[in-house]
Formats: sequence, structure tokens, C-alpha cells
Amino acid sequence: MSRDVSIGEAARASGVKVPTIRFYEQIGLMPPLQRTEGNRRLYGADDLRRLSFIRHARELGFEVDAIRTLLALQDDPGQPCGTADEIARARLAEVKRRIASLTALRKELERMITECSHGKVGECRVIEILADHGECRHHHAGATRTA
Amino acid sequence: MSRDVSIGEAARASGVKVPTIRFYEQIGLMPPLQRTEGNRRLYGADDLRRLSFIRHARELGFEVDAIRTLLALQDDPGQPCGTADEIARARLAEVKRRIASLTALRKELERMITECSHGKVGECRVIEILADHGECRHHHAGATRTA
DNA sequence: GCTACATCCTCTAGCGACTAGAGGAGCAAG
DNA sequence: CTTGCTCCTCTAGTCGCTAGAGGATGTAGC
Repeated sequence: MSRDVSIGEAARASGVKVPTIRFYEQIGLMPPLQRTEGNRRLYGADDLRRLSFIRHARELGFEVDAIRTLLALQDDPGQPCGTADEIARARLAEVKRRIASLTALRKELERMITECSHGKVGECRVIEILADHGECRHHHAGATRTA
Repeated sequence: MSRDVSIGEAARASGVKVPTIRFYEQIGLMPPLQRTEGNRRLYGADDLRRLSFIRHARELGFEVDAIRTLLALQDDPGQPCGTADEIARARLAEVKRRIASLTALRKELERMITECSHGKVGECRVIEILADHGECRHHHAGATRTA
């Protein structure tokens, strides 16, 4: 039962980088940890599980606030899971929106690239299409950020 | 020939917000502008075209550095357009990667949600799958940010 | 001329989720 | 006892804006 490992080992075990682990502690995603006499952090099995949970949730693109809520739910298993479900659904909706938006971007980019005749900039379709919004099928998709 | 408009009118015409326009000037995407006696910026037709170019490029998710390069190319139409093409291709590749990654996320989220039986958190699949990375088909997709 | 009011100016700080680096302490092996 | 690794805290930087303070300018109506 390898208990109470260092932050470096926790990083290797969880796949979260050392500075990021410290950052998670700072913003309260990880609880304040046990320390050695020499002031080094010690991670037990629960802490490692929590880290992995956070990592996985981040990979799925949940925001830190959402993860905070999910962790609180996990710590209280008797609660109904409507909130967790809601958070996941909201994330799914966001992901679908992003996919739709990116698919539109892909089409537009492909069009630019295939129309470019690889000559001079003066007649380059890439530049022309960027210059004339009217030429383009893409109309302000909005939200073009985050995962 | 509505020449030399105010920043507010430039914002309305281009769809870029006033503070964002000033920000573009600050980071050198827009050149230092003509000013009135009262120190207000004046935008001519060229400036408005440049703004629209920037806006469109940002909508397509090009980074500011890439836009800087594209603008420099546009200003020098005799150049071969290989660089523009390359930038567009790089962006397309990135968009494709993001779509692939988000599609994997979507599947995973859908699985979580459909398996959730809407009972207590203790037996909630959403929480369980987040807790056990082993249960999941999704393996560190990497780049989960930006457009 | 005078008063509202909109629009403009500059400057600084904040967002989210980290990442990088300075400057120093602890600890095991040779 | 020194080398070299890991760890500590703290601050600042990343990207592309966005928000707000605090003040100047411009315009329309009276």
C-alpha cells in the first residue's frame, strides 16, 4: 500500500504536472495537505484519487468551478445526482456547439486553401477571402474559444 | 465616400468593439492612426478594410501573430503566397485536430449521461467514470484549448 | 453661453488555467 | 562534504481580450 508519496510521485501517478498540482491546491481544488517535517507535501491514496478525478474532468473540458461542484458531490454520495447530470449535459451541449462551429471553420479554410493557386499574394484567395467577408459562407459563429 | 470616421463608427462598421480596436492598435495590428485636434482617432477606408480583415481572420481562429504575418503579406502583393497558404494549412490542421478531439469528448460525455440512472451520487455513472479513468475510452487527447 | 449627455481618451487590472523562473532549503548518494 | 536532484514559496507571464477609473471633448437643446 504505497501511502504518502511526494508531489513528484503524485505527478507521475496522476499525469498532472507538479506546478499544476500546487496550483490546484492554491485554488482549493485539492485540500491543504499533510506535510513532512521538512515542509514537503505528502499525498495519500485519497489525494491521488482526487487528483486523477480532476485530471480526467479537465481532459473532458469541465471548468474548475464545475469540477469543484462535482468533487463536492463525490464527497457526499447520498445526494441525488441531478446536478452532476446537469453539469455533464451542459458540457455536452458546449462540445456540440464547438464541433458545429469548428466544422464550419474547416469548410471555410478548405475552400480558401483549395482555391489558392499558389501564385503571388496579389491574387491569393487566402488573402482575398480574409479581406472580403462578403465572399465567405461563414457568418460570425461567435464562441471561438476554450475546449 | 464616408472617409475618416470615429472609432465608434469604425466599431459599428467592422463589428469589432471599441476597446478591442484600441487594443489592436496597442499590439501593433493596426497602425498608429491619424488624430483630430482633440486627439481622437480617425479611421479611413484602408483602416476599415484592415479592421475587417483582422476580424475575419480572428473569426477563423488565426492567432494574432499569424494575422500580423498575413497583413504584412497583404501589404506586399508581389510576394509569393506560399506563406499565407502555409498559415492557412496549419490552421486547418489544428481545426481538424480539435474536431477529432472534441468528437471523442462528445462520445465520452454521451456515454456518461446515458448511463446515468438519475439516482444518488453514490451510484452515479457520471461521477464514477470521472473517478476511474480506466473505465473510459478517452486517453489524454492533449490540446484541449483554444479555437 | 450653459447644461446634459454621449463619446472619446489613457491607464491599470482582471479573466481562466496554467506555465516559467527566481532564489533558496532539504535530502540521499558517493 | 559536495554534487545534484527534488522540493519550497513567490512573482510574473501567457493569450486575447474585457472592465473600470478618472478625465477630456464634442454635440444638441435651451
